[in-house]
Amino acid sequence: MGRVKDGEEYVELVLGLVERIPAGRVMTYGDVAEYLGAGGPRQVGRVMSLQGGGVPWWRVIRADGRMLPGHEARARAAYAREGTPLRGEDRVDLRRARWEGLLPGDER
DNA sequence: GGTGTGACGCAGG
DNA sequence: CCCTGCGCCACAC
Repeated sequence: MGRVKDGEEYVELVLGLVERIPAGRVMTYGDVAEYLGAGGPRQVGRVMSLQGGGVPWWRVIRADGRMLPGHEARARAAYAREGTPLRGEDRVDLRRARWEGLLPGDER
């Protein structure tokens, strides 16, 4: 009962949120877990690696802004297409692209 | 039940 | 920029 979202439910939670991240913005694994109030960065990363293929996975990155090793070409193309602010070649400018989720104030 | 692993995060050196 | 250690937690063996 009192469990905290088991497998399937958690996956739906994560994917559902990732789908809502606006184009041109990103969230870190930790942000997703924190916003969901369940699981942690590693759980989010696990879900993304296993079931993230159907959602804009490039909008979920590590806290250092680094894009996914091995998927840089895809990610870079998506960022260019969405106008995501980058910093250097393989990093997203979190200062500007980080999305905190739907907050009681506004985004940005 | 112990051990290893990982699309993590952060502090240190 | 690199690497190491530690905390974290679900999962495979």
